[in-house]
Amino acid sequence: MPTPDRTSLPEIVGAGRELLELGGLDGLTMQAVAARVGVRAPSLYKRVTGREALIALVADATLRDLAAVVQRAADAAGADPRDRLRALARAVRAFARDRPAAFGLVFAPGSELRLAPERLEAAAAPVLAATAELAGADHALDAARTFTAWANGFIGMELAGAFRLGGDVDRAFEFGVEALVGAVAGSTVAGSTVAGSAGAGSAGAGSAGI
Amino acid sequence: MPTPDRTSLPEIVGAGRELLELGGLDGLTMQAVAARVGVRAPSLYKRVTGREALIALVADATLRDLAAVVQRAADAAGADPRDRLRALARAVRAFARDRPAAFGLVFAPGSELRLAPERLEAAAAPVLAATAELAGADHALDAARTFTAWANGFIGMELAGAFRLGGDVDRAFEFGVEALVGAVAGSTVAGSTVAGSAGAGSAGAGSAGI
DNA sequence: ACCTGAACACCGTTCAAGT
DNA sequence: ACCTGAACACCGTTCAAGT
Repeated sequence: MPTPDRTSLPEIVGAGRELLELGGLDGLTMQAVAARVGVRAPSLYKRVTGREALIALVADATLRDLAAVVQRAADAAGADPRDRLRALARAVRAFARDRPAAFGLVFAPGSELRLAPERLEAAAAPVLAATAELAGADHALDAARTFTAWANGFIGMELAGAFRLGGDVDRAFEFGVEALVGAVAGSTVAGSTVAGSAGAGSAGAGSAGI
Repeated sequence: MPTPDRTSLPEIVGAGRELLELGGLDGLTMQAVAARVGVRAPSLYKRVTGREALIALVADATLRDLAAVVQRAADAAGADPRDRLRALARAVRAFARDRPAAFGLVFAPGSELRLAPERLEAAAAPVLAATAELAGADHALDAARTFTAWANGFIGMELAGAFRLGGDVDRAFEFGVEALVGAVAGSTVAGSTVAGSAGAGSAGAGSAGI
């Protein structure tokens, strides 16, 4: 009769997520994960290819949560696409504040993570739906990229403590929300008339995207 | 008669910058730096406190270069603040493409870097000057933060290969530039009338900021 | 004064040996 | 089948010893 397994993949990923928030990526060591799940480091390799794969699983779980949060926020915001965009931006910001290290991992500029395309699409879908309504199908993708770039950029800078010139950061965020909502709604955009071609995609590695 | 020094701090920082672009932060090891400057790893500690300090020096040098690039782009763009913003965004994007790893380091969401305030101000000054003209003193800081967040976010996502839904990324960039220039110019911003107070600043650690 | 080899405390990862 | 200790190849960093 075989003894019951002493740990599991979900437990390992969970330990990784906790350690990530506690001590950053440096704190996410195989030994620390192993200790947290009550096992020795070599045993982890029964369920995970290695540290990089574990980090990818942590990122995937984070992105899955983010997609759910974002979907819920959009649903709760009602029919007005402007309100949905505002709600999306605020929901992502709250998510990032709640799990800063995980957010930083998923949206890190240099990471070589291969996030699952279906997760990316799930996270991006609500923004795209809103911008399609506001900017029209031709500009939906450009508008979604503009809005997402601003939101991710703002939140990333805020997490990094990059707003150091004083002023009210909450006010700057709301200013940005309104500026982007207005801009994406097209009233000030000197829109080109190029059709929004959805090509093959460059399929590069990278962080959460659209 | 003492023998001449076999290396120097600038040489070490230069080696660090090269290694960063060649192999990312993981490739920036003390041993690799030492080998590149023709010395053994322990000797580096004569000129640098440790690896983290070296990384901070690399980031500082990068930010210094970026500030110079940005200043030059603004100067060359002429008197129209809209043109200056367009030129700034494109200059930062070109800089990031030229040195992606260094850009990622300086603008990483989670980094614990303590960039020098004077470098940050130098890098931010041209944007602030342009937004002050476009949005007025009351909204200059909010507008600069909005524009910078979008630019950093877009470039970071592009570097990470995060635009995977097809379409033309260059077109998305230009769409974003025009959207932000228009938004920052205030035509669509439902501006609050709160005065732009430049308070003490939260003085947190973090990446390049404004 | 600068440089070095040796050493220490960590990593990630592999693997033969245990149960 | 899962787990482990021991080992290996790396790290960053310290320090006594060399010149």
